[in-house]
Amino acid sequence: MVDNIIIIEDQQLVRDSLACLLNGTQKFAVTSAVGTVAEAQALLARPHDISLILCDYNLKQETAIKLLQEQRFAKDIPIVVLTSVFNAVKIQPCLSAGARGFLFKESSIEEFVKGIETVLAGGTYFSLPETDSIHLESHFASTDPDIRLTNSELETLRWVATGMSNKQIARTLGKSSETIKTHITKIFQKLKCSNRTQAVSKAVQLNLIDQLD
Amino acid sequence: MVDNIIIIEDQQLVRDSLACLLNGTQKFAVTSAVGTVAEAQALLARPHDISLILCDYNLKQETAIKLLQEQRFAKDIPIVVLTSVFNAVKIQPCLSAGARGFLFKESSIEEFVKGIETVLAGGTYFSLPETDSIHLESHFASTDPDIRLTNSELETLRWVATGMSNKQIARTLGKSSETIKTHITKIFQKLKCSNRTQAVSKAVQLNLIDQLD
DNA sequence: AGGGGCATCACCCAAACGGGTGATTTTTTA
DNA sequence: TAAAAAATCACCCGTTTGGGTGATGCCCCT
Repeated sequence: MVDNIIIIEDQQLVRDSLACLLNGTQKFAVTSAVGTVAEAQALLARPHDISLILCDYNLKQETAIKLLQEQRFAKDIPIVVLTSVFNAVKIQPCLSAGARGFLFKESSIEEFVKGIETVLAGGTYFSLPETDSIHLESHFASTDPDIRLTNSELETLRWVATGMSNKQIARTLGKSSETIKTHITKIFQKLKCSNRTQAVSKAVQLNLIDQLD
Repeated sequence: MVDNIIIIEDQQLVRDSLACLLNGTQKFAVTSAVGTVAEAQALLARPHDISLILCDYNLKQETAIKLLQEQRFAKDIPIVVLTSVFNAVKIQPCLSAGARGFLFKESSIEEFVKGIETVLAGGTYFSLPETDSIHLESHFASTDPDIRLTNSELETLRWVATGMSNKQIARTLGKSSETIKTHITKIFQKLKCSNRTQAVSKAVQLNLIDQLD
């Protein structure tokens, strides 16, 4: 009997491809592949025999952290987070939230399978690029655990990312430009930076705002 | 006899998964899956019977456009470009460079297979999200065909993206901050924008600078 | 030889930005 | 319900930006 896995990944093609790959190994069975955390939770709410959840870090409007936080208090199905690029800023919150594994899309099939097998066997698996592993501790040290922007701040930040001036943002949101300034000042403090370019850059990294498109 | 396809995609896991998926259809055979344009060209340089090239738009240090430009003057193997998100700014140059198809990672397997089959049959296939297809022409209209930044401009832009001020950039590059200003003004003109946040955003979209990490 | 693009720097000036301090009201949370 | 956090706006002030104009030297290409 093979273990059942579900995949959460927003890009359909990648999602189905990964399912194909995993099913092809004969070691696991991907029973479902969905695009959002909500869909996954709907599946988990019903009776099932899922042994592991493979979740992409960057989902459309959310991150794997959402799943981790909500799942932590439910059944203890191990969650493995999949991400495109190595980024300590992203990893740290996943660790705190209880991720059992961390895998990269850059990795080989062998490592991928090995990671999943290890977690299924009750262990943890964090694949790390060799080049960075040495400096990992310092990476984590410089990482702030949880950056919580309020709704207003997030809304403001999204407009800042479009390149609008405070005055323009104020007009579109129907608020005083002094209010916008206050929000931005707060954002700088939380993101530990001192100008809008840095703020947008950090926000993209942290997945606080959508892609720049 | 099925058609041979090669895949160019920088993320190994995605690359191999796609190969698995395509091979599973029984309609095509993925003979090779590589991570860089150079590797692909090495393959094409030797005798082969490749009928189609599937190339991810965003490669590590390059884009599919590089392949298109160099391949245009070689054998006429059709090239299908694969991209994560719909972005007219990215599509247009691919079209000019002779891409025979455009597919999205958001699409379904059915559309994916259909696209490849169409191109193999000698046609062209450009999958477009319905929502945007209406406004597509205006999208293209607002797109400038080739943005050529000089080395100094590109160098400056990369530093601007880090959030440094003109004075700081000037110091690190050993130049007057007036020179930096001149470069930035030129960048704004070429990128059709009027502040550094927009410039960085556009540059990331156009793949003029690396990811913000 | 001359024109064009590139890189470099300078000056002016208005607008925008970022930091500091402080205040009021509403909402959330303990 | 009382305290804390969030949202709103205001004023001051020095720094930075972005636009305009102009100048010099360099190198490439015709």
